[in-house]
Amino acid sequence: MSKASDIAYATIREKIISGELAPGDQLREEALAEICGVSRTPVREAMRKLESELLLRRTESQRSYVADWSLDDIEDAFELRALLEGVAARRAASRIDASGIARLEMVNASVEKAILASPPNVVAFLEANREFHAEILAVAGSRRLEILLQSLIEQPIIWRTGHHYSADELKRSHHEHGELIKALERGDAGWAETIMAGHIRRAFHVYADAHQSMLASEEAHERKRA
Amino acid sequence: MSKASDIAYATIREKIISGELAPGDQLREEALAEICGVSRTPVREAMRKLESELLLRRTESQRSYVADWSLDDIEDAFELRALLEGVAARRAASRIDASGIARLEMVNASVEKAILASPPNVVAFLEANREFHAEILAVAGSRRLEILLQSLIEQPIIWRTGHHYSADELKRSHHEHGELIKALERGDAGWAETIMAGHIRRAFHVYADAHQSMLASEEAHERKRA
DNA sequence: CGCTGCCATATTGTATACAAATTAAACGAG
DNA sequence: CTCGTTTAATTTGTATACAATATGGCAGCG
Repeated sequence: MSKASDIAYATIREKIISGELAPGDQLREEALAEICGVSRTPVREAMRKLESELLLRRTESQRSYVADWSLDDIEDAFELRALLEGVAARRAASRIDASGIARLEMVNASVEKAILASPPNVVAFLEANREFHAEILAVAGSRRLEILLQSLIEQPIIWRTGHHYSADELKRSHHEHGELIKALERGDAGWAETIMAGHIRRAFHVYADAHQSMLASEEAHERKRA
Repeated sequence: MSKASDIAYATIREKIISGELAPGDQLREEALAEICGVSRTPVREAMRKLESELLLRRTESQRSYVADWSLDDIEDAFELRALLEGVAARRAASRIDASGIARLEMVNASVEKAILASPPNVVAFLEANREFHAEILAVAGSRRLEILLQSLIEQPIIWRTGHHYSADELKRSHHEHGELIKALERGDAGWAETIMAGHIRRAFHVYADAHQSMLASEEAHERKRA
């Protein structure tokens, strides 16, 4: 992971997610190369990957810009994610063994720990949450499913707004994880799929609410300036 | 499309699909560059793309080999494709307009034409079939869905065995397309989704049967040699 | 004025040279 | 003869130079 192209990928991605590179900004290979401290070659490679994840878009003349996602785009991504993670959960139900259950319970304990801290450790929560979903995906045992989901999970804007989670919402997530473990333990594929899909959909609505209030506050800001 | 990296991509892909590059074969950048008549740079780019489509795999030491798909892998791909193309059909049902319907009917007429030729023009059928599915995907209007499906459709091994379709199976495909158009015309999303998912699943079983008999004949061959 | 075509500049695409890493081979000790 | 170590080879990764292409401005003309 210390290879130049990985550095480039991580660096650019980070700057997009953090907002340092704002939606619509043009990304020039040479400038990014300078920023990342590597040459254009690995930067190009990283950009191709980011493009495939829709974090940046290229015009017909091959120039690249930071993607600006509409709420519709984001809903789209969440819907597909709900669908595919649901499939992952379904598959996991018939494949998981005792050690898998144990790992999930351990990870979910980390989730709880992050929540119960005061103030709640949102960063740790997000990380443990990611791990939980990754574990289920691994148990599902479909390389292809993993690849498809890779471009859907860990979305930029979602992470930026991760801190909008309320204490109740965090607790609810933890609880749903627990339900999911129960479903998997019993090998109830349908139940597992339902819970997972709902879990993701709920996450979307939490995001959408935060998004709306963000837009509202932005608008207020505009009005103030006018 | 005359860019070197596109040439490299098309050339390598073609050789994998045709079987000229057999599963397990190592792919060295320099050798491929020679074959494609371009330098290593665009070849590398093409290889990254092919890797993301699982047409080739890379070892932990970054060496690349032509992927060898098991029947399970293929079933996996078909299942995901059925799921996602089902979603595409569902979305299309509420978005399609008269001109979209007209286009689909035109394309499906091409499908019929290819089938009714004697002998049936399987290549033309596959092309028209591809176009039919692409049109629905376009109408579905989800860039993300398009990207996800891109890596699932037009799979190598499927195309190689495309000629195993019987006349009846070709007719059945055409008929299902017709049903799908009806469902879309009425805006019945559930029906459209069901038909599409079944359509893809049926295609898998056609493939699986061909695959089995292929294995059987290979085995017979082995026995003969022994 | 506004449009069109050309030129200067900026940006991406490709080739190649060199560096790093991995594999395969040669060699020697036990 | 086998195992382990070192060395040479092959192969991939990165940097850079150069080529091709697109953009933006400017001049000349309507």
